[in-house]
Amino acid sequence: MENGLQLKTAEIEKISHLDYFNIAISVDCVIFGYDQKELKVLLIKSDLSEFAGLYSLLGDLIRTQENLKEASYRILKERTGLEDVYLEQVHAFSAVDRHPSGRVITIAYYSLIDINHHKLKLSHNELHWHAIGDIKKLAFDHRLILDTCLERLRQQVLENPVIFNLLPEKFSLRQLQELYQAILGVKLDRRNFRKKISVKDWLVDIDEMEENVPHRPGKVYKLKPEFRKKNRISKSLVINGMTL
Amino acid sequence: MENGLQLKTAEIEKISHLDYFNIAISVDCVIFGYDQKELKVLLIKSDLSEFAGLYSLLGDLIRTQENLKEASYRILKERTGLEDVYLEQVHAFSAVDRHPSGRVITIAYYSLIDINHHKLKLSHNELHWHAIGDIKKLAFDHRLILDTCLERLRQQVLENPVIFNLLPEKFSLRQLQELYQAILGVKLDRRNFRKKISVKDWLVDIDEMEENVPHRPGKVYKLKPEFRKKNRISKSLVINGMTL
DNA sequence: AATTAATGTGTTATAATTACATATCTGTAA
DNA sequence: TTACAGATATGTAATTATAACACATTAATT
Repeated sequence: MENGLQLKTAEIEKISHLDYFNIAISVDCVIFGYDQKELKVLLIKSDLSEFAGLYSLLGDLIRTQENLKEASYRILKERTGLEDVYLEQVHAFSAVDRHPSGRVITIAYYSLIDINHHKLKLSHNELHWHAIGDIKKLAFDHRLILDTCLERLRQQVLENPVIFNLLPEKFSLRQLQELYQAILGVKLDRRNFRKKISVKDWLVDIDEMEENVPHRPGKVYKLKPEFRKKNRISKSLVINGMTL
Repeated sequence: MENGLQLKTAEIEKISHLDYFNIAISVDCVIFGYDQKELKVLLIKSDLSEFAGLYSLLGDLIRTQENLKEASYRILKERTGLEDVYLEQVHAFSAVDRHPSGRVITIAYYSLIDINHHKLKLSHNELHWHAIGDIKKLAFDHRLILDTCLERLRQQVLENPVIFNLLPEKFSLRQLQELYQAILGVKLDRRNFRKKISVKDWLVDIDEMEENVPHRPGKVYKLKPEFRKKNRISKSLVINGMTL
């Protein structure tokens, strides 16, 4: 919400002048995308003087008539133009001094989007994709929030077919494997990986091949519709001692 | 917090008369205990007329100078006398109409305590332990909160040695197995269970036996100190298709 | 002394995981 | 057109983990 706060200084004033209910509530969105074999996060340049030069997550204060998820969707829509994205609540961050302008408790969500499909209106904002490996310091406690969300994402992709929200509708097994590798930070054996995915029975072979790749094209697949969006799967895979 | 709210009607009034920052924040604690081979939850009789006769979780509004975990500890201490308990944040609940007296977002924590070791001051409050199987309707959205926390607890005990917070310092393998069964709602094979626990290497054999049991006494064990409180374990066990 | 009820322990069959190599196909560059 | 580079596609064997299962032993109770 931190950037939202910036834009609404009047309200912050109001908060800090109340003697009891002076805690504001925000949501912050960790928006993950995948491009160039790297997991990326959408960040905005912080406009708080305290955090000059640093990037922060997208967030805003909660409004009276909306719940947290609605607020997250609103922020995604307003700031990026995105709709219908995968969104999951992760954790509430509440350190008393986490916001320089006053007491703000924030609830973190992570979101998974297909960078290339969703056309973001990145230009007018100070929005940029950052590879997770390149991110050092962030404004507020956003580095902690990011790390927490990333940890949750890693856990999630090992249990549920949420990863497909990061890929285009049609994708090759190589793309899928590279994405798992980017998220988990490990190398996977190609034959074992394919066996596991095939056991999962998540994919339909649509009898098409990759195009415009600088090598022999592989088959492309779609996710079976019943696994679109969120889903619970009974049993997890295990790869290299990790439950996948 | 809902009962806390009750006691602070003045502040509620204040909230609802504000036009913008009129969202209150509370924590609610799902306090799990284990007794008589049953997983139990500590509940308090709701004093809201809207929920007459129903029980609710223990909660209270957040104060300006405390974070969410501190608030949870404060509530546990104030309402039950408990200190040094295992506590874990689970989820924020934010439905606009979840509280009849106004807009309140609550963050749920679950707590694990050894019922017989911690002497609760249950008497003066309307506090009672309820077996999870016996709980039907609860005040507010507390049934949803309870279910969410129980789900998280089930997930947690399959991955980390948090379950020992529910047991006395010394316990037998039978007690441990019965506790897993109570939490997970499954029957486990004794020999396989013992093998898995022994592979985990969580326990020390303190060379003592059960006493005052109406049958052949079993050995009692302690948790190795390095696994006390929270802990991450590299690999999970799997029992009956469930990762244990 | 007999009975009851729980402890303590090991093997076998099945399933899952890991490590690993070769033939094939396509695009690109000579 | 040919050779080369780089990726696809595929299966087996060794190891490890899991699930199912039975019997002798111990202590308390009658």
